[in-house]
Amino acid sequence: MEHRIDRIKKQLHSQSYKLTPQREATVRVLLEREDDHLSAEDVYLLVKEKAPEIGLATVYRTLELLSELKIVDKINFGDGVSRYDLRKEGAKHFHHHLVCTECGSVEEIEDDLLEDVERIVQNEWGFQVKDHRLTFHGICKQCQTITVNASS
Amino acid sequence: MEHRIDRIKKQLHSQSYKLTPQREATVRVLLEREDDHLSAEDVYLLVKEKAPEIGLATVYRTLELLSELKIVDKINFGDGVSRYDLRKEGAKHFHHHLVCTECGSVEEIEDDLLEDVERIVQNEWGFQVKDHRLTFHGICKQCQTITVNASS
DNA sequence: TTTTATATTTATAATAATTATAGTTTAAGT
DNA sequence: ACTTAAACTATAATTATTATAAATATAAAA
Repeated sequence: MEHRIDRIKKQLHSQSYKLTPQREATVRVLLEREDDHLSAEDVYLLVKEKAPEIGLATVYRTLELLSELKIVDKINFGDGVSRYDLRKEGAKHFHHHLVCTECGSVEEIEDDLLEDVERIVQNEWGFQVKDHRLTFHGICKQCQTITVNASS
Repeated sequence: MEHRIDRIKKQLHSQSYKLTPQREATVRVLLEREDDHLSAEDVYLLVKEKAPEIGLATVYRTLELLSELKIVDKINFGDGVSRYDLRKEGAKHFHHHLVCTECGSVEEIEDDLLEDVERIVQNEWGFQVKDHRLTFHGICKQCQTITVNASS
């Protein structure tokens, strides 16, 4: 973890931003909950445990900054809140999501499934792809078995 | 257009909803601006031209209802507003979007580019896909040429 | 046609998420 | 230590969306 914090620190410094204690605490929360998809409010509450004096606005600003630097990605699953998702280190593309409409769980897919599709978009539409957002809505493995059991 | 309104009317009736004048006016706006990606506020302002007495809440409720019936899709391009996008008649899947980070334009792709990917998700992750959201961020054809010209 | 019950609407208030502001603190560079 | 700019806290303001109450419209039953 320290290693990643160090790298993020350097990324900030390279754009002449500082890694303040508040920012560091925020990053630590994101690292600790890497698989989750926290809202700004969620992050705020968790950061408060480490740094009780932090303000909500600071969390918003920090998340915004981390977004700009492509350290986190801001996503929206349609429930009215933005969620913040740490990019895997060195990941070239933003990972995909599987959102279960039954239980609300969110699974991540790291594999880049869009290489072919992006090539098509590039060639046939002349659109120069820089990034993407891909989310599938459906029923997760677990809920499928539950449904089967319940109906038997 | 009348034909499509009629079909939507039937869809509503089949779930025992009514096509009130306000709802019809809203649907007409969506049909007239089929290629746009209007926010609730946008729709409200346009509907007001046809039916000045309509309230904003009614527009929200109507759009919500149309979403449930899968007549429109609610999308979010990350700018804090939900946008509503009419499904093409008979379309099985939700179309994809190309959002230009330079000029903000939004292009639609009707082709289903995700058949293979969905198969993989289904087979390898055991996730039963019901719907998807795919948006590419990048530079549209037009902005690419402008950029080239500007820098020459 | 009148009555009745229900769905829907308007107008407005409330809520929730996010952003802006003012004054204070912190930290880096001289 | 001194100066300057960045960043912070606390709070107010804004924006998008949802909920509520009273009024209206609509379809079905009498």
